[in-house]
Amino acid sequence: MPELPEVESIRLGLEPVVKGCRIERISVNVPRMLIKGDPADLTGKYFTTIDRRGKYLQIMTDSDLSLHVHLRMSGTLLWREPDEELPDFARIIVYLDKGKLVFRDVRTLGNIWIAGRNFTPWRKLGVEPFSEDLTAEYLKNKLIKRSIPIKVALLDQSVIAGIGNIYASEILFDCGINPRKAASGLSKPKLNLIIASTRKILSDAIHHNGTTLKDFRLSNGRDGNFTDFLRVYRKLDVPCCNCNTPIKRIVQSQRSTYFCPVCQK
DNA sequence: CCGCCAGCCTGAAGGC
DNA sequence: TGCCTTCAGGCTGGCG
Repeated sequence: MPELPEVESIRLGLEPVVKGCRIERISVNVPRMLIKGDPADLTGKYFTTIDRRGKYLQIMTDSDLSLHVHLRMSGTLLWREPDEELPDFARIIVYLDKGKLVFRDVRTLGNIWIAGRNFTPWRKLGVEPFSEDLTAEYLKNKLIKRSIPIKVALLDQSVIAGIGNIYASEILFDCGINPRKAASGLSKPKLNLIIASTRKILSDAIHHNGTTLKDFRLSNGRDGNFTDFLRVYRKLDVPCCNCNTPIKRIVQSQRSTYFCPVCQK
């Protein structure tokens, strides 16, 4: 579910709410979602800021320990006032002095880690989309020996961190590149187009609080609004907004890809 | 090292 | 109504 814009929208909404809250206790209702650490170690600590790296969140405390979160497919973080009831599918609840931070996750694929500030739950993440380190030169070197299509490369978190299945299709439509094009064969000008579209689509999506298809909610319970601005994702047979050609769906690496066969040659 | 694919889970939706 | 299949925003581990 949540890709970079959704995770960033959660971060922006949640940070001012949880900052300064004291952790009373943590209830882990689905034990396998906790990968590392002991929740009891966070008791008495205060939340400070929230960082994001790719699709990972790190909720910092006034100690060295942090709460690291990955929402996977159907997770979200919700805020509840002390007198408010828990939502359905509340898998992990952080009871705070001023309210509750709830990890809601229908499919229970999400994970948390309780570990030091410098702990990284990811194996390897590529550059951030908005970092100046993301250049055509960087992509060229990363993709030179890859036989995969560009759509699959955009999903590879060790290339660029944060792009998921919705935005990979939207980005390639925006820059008019066919998702089946070999990643290694793209010229630097084409790579620069991809970089520009990546930044444009992701920042627009953040501006609209992300995309809600099914499970995603902002921390205040509301839906993301970028859903209304999707141009190809889940638009099978819908006329292309540029040329009226029906949007096509193909499967790449076991995931759906949507594109316009005319605009994306 | 690279690419492929099953597996992890639950619930909604569609076909019969 | 109910049963079965398919599909879903992500990532890991094992295999060739």
